[in-house]
Amino acid sequence: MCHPDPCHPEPVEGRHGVPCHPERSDRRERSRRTGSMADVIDDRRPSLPELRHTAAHVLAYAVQDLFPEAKPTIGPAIENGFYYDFDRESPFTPEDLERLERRMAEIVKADYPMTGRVVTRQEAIDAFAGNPYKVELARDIPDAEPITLYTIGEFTDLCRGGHADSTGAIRAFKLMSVAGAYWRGDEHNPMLQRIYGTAWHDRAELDAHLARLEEAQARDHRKLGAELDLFSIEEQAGGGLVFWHPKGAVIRGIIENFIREGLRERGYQPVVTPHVVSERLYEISGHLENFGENMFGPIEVEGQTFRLKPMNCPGHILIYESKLRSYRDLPIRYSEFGTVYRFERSGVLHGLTRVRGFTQDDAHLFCMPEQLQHEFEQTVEEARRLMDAFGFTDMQYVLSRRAEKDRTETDEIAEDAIRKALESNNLPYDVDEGGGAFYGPKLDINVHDAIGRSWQLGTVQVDFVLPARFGLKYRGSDSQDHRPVMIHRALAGSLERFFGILIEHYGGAFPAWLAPIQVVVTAISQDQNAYAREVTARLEGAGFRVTLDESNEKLGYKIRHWKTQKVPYILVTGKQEVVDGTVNVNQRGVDEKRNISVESFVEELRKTIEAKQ
RNA sequence: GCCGACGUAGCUCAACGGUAGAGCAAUCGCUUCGUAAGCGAUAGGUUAUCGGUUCAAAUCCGAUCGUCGGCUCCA
Repeated sequence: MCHPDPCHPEPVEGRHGVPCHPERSDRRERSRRTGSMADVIDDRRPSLPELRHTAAHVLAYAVQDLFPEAKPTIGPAIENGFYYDFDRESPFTPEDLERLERRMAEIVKADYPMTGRVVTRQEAIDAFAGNPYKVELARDIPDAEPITLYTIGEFTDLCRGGHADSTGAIRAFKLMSVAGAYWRGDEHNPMLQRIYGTAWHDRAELDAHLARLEEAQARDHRKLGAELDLFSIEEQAGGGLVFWHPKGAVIRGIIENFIREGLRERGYQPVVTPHVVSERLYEISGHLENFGENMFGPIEVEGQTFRLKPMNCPGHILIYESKLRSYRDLPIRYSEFGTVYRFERSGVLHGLTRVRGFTQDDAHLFCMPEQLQHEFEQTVEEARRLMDAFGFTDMQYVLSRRAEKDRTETDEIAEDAIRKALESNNLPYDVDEGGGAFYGPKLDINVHDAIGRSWQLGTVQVDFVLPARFGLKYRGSDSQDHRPVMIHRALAGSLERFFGILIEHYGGAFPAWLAPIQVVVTAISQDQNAYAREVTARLEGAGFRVTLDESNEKLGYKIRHWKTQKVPYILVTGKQEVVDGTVNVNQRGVDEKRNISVESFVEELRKTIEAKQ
């Protein structure tokens, strides 16, 4: 892939703002005005965004009381909660949060009604004379929009609206954390002190939310990565650089083989390109200009300047243009597990999902425009095969179109191809207007994991720009030169990121076909060790990943140890099993134990693995 | 990069100006055990690094490195 977003997408869940709905706000006001029956029904409990937005006001009220010097700025509802940014010399401490929480509880208990009124721009500016942020906001409100002030108790805020009727509606809330945040998200602006909170209709919802956070924490791939000895990031080596330990590398190998198999079946040709190439290549491709700040710095050797490869496409293009291509050769599909290095600011590095070096399951297709649809269909099909195998059954497609003003004739061709590819496979999709890359439309593939979080994995992008920059061509049936279209595609995205998501999806309990250790064999006492060794040898002979535990521990200890390692099968061999020539199967997630012959077990596990379970 | 919190044994944590300690893991014994922690012993640390304050620093101060939570939500 050639552009930054496909490889490091943010989880779709997370920090998305929830817009306020002015039309649904101020029910009490309307109710008072009209006094009709309908308003009794309308007097339902507030929506979560309304509730949370109100909680943000309550927080600001509490801050005004306890820290009068702090200037409130903005405080919207967000997914799962709300935040409010304040301008204040010193940051809020955890103790401050506790005090604020207590004050907020009083404000909630007092059940202040939320009252709003429309004011003129000048009135608003005067009302917040000491607060340049609010003044700036008041100045920026478009003329067409009403300017409104909302009051609870002794606290009035400039606000568009969209609240609960009164503060008493907030039945369950909690302040979560403090963070620095730039005014309007721009690092050139002053840094504000942000307080994050969460708010819910009742205690049970809040508790459920906190439980979800705990569940997510228990699945955190950074924690599991260490506990299960899958990978590490080494301080001595530098941030954002991943060391795959043997157990992680087993899983990576399985992922790679799976992808490789699909690529081979669909006519991709594997290629391999260098990690360090002349900077000149990235001048031609435009990466230096457009992507330079995400590239590692120049490397000088014998007067020549080299760069670490941030993307694989220029390399694949060089292979394409290494000889004359005929229309009969197209489409040409080059694939590579291409390792790329990108500079990410230290503060944004995160486990396996945001790194500085990673390997993409990358491929570039060179084709004629009329071949686009077919190639898209193939790609989407392959993506489904991949997601399915790795347990992501809930997929979502997003077609990102270029903004209307930038759209060109070729974009229409490409979009049309993407739509037809999806529609002919009966795949529903969302459209993101204006979300396309600057060089063309793209299709993003998202999945939901086991606890409902959404992640963007694959992307397929159409590119008319790079072929032009490199002057790519093929000889058509008319003996004239024509320009091919390129498709960039990565389905898993980056293997590091994919692995991280996979760890969280399975909570580290990988199905047998992926598990680094599929079977542990252990005897009850040392007397049966010889038999356990024999069983181990037979399982290894069958091609399974087996570990023999001959340690001098009680069975309960060994079971506990391997259970915490989330091994799918523990085979216990005691006196009885030696006599019968069987093994006792302790299967992860299955309460009953069974005694079966070694042959039966081999057969069973073989089938399980073949079924990719 | 910026704001904040935090870096003590492999891991989880204690000691919060006065001799660095526990549990787990590891190693070695004893135990030979039937499905999530047997018993004992041993070893393990320039308290992230560098500098400062002090009679004395893991502890206070500063810098550096690293980790973690945030930093496109717009009244």
